[in-house]
Amino acid sequence: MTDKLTGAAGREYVANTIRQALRSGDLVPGQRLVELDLAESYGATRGAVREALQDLAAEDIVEIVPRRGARIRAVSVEEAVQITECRSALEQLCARKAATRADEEQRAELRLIGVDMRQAVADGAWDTYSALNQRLHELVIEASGQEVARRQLERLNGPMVRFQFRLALRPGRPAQSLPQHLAIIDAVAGGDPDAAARAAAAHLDDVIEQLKSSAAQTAAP
Amino acid sequence: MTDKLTGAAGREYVANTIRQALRSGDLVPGQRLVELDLAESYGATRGAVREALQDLAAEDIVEIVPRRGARIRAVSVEEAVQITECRSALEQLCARKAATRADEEQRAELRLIGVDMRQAVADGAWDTYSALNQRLHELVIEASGQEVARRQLERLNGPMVRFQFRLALRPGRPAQSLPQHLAIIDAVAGGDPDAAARAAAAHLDDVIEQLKSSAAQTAAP
DNA sequence: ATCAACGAGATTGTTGACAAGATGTTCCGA
DNA sequence: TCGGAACATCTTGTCAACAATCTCGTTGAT
Repeated sequence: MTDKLTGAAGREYVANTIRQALRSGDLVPGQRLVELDLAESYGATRGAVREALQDLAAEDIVEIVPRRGARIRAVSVEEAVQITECRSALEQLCARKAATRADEEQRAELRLIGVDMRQAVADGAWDTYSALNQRLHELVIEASGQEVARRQLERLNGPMVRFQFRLALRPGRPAQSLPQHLAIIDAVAGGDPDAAARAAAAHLDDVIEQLKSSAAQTAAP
Repeated sequence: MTDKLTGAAGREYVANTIRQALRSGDLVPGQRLVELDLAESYGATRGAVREALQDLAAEDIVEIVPRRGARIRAVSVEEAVQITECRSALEQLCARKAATRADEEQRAELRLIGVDMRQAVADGAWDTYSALNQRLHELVIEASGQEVARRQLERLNGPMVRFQFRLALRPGRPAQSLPQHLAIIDAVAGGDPDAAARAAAAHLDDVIEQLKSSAAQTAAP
């Protein structure tokens, strides 16, 4: 039997495990997170769990109400729209800077992602497409050199996993987003800052539309 | 003698007091924050202080290195520029939305702030001008209804207080920023979203210029 | 004079037990 | 049957002491 995880190590481990569980759907919004339960199932001390929950609360992933414990925070559609608007503002900034600052290696990887994305959509390889999508956004942010924006965007994504999940499942979604992603790639790799910002904005405006229509769909009886 | 502040109450009190001390210059970047010292001088328990420091670390105001304690984080000019770029992106979003969503009361207060600002600059009332400036930014964000952006902007401002301080002191600064502020007011109150975003961007681009030139000034021998 | 090893004191990290609040259950009276 | 008072249980919050680690000044050898 291994020792209990404690302090910094356990804190990070517990937080990561909960984030993971949220992505995989093992934890659903509203679910209670009892300190002792988590401590036992993850083999950590209660102290480590408490600290991990504080971290997750700072990321707006869980909600802690005094004397009543922590639960996974539910994100309303309205809030998801606002989060995506902020993402749009920050990703426009990153795309614009990336267009001028990216080095040749980064531009080459961007173009390669474009090629692979076309292929993935043609093949119906949704998992591959999703991974490429994520790498594309990462790479644009990385190439921009905007560390502050990178941290902000990471934070914004935390509570959104559930929505991204629902959206990616919609039929025909990859075919719709592919040209938008290609436009971002062309503009950034081609070194056109204004076009890059416009392409990023167009893409995220479309995500917002999807979110809103998913709200209407959910509300229907 | 009152009881020691404990838990949630003490935590918030200590965090606020440190934020305040930073604004007023009582704490300088790099300064160590020893838990027991803070506990005694603020009349709180060490536990409350620890939690407050965690909160401040989540806001990037202090830096905690394991086993070595917390210190006020220093913000480089480069990072200040990046922070301001993010502020620019988010405030453009808010200004744009505020231009269409502000109600009549809010537009009236905006116009009033414009009048008062002119007067403050004419009178050389720098404190008044600074307060109006802060209220202007608050009001635009409030009128936008963008709660997520509001929280992000709050976070971004935390580590910046020192720089704002240095900037506001530069001679002729209010006269320079006044027309920019008036342009924001006109566009938002007048209901022109694109002009509002442009005005906000122009204002923050100018702040970035000031930051960069202040770097050059500091570097000079 | 420089440097490494050492140790005392200072400071943070961790633990386990207890206090206190919230939640759920039972049981009594109307 | 319903309402609610009293009780039992679950869960989080707090504390004080202890353990682990770091800092810094001292000493002694080269």
